[in-house]
Amino acid sequence: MVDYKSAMSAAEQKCVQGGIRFTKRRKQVLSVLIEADVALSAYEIAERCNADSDSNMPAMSVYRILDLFQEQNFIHKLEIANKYVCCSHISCSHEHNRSQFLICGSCRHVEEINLSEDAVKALQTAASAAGFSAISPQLEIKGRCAQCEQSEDQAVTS
Amino acid sequence: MVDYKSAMSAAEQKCVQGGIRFTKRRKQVLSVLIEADVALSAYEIAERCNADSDSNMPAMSVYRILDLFQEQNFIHKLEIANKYVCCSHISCSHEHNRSQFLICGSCRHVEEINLSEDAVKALQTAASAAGFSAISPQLEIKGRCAQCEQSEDQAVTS
DNA sequence: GCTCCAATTGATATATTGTATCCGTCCCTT
DNA sequence: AAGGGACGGATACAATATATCAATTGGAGC
Repeated sequence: MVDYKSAMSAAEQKCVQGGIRFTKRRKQVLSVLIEADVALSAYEIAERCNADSDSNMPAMSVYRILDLFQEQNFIHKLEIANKYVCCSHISCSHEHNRSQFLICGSCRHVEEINLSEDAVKALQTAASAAGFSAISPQLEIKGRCAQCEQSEDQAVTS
Repeated sequence: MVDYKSAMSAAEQKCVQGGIRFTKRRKQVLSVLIEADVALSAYEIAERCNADSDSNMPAMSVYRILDLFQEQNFIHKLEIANKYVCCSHISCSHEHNRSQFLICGSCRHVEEINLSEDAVKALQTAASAAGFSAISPQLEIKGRCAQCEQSEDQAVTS
């Protein structure tokens, strides 16, 4: 979970520093992503923006803003799920160039984790051996969260 | 690369064993995937089927057949790219329950690799620590292939 | 304060990927 | 040869994403 106030102010500050405006639209989108506890699709973000008020956020705007936020490292796109999450380090002042996600294949719950250096090195070594010079700083791993595992156990044994 | 003849005959055999027909449509789709050296989208598969002859392969059929092929472990869906590739072990008689892919973010070239047991264990350990009981047997890693790295170097230095 | 310019947003159209459904046909089994 | 299930045809539509051009807004400099 990301602290709302510190995340919003950090984002605002980074926008100012980058010569980018932190507009009403952009605040709306970031708010929704911070307050959501799960990854959201672009259209879900638009819906939530529009549920809150009489605003009319078109999906097109959401996509534009998401692109911007990705460039600014405010959010991550989970390509396996076609969904977007707030970066858990958005409030940090230092740079984060690596991020890894666990995505539950059942409930789509997302956990941002930190792999050990050794694990990342092992992946990089395997990639090099296959002729890939570099792996993406963002890694997505599909799995099954404990809660879904439990419900499935119950379903099977019932 | 997968050998065409052995892959097709292996697929046919496995279909027969599973009580499934290896129909003309299914042969077409598998042929296209074997002969392609890259991962293809469902619509690209349909196009290629239709380019070859006067056949009319609807996308709907492609999706149905791709679903079946995934169940039979003939192919893999790359969720990062929304594309499909022939399993490099389709002709093997033994079981393969793990597969890992390197996907070039630029040219979409795909390599199916084998991570070391240790690397997989490290990922599983990290996942367990984050409350995920299991990770998917299929892992997708985005990166940059040597060729694209080279072209980019040239572009930068020119 | 006013003007101009660039950034931002609005509006609309369209591409791409994927699913749902219902019906007809074909093939195997009996 | 008849019955039934597997398979494919056809159509509609949902979900995700991009392209494009016009309108607006919000500052920087005057």
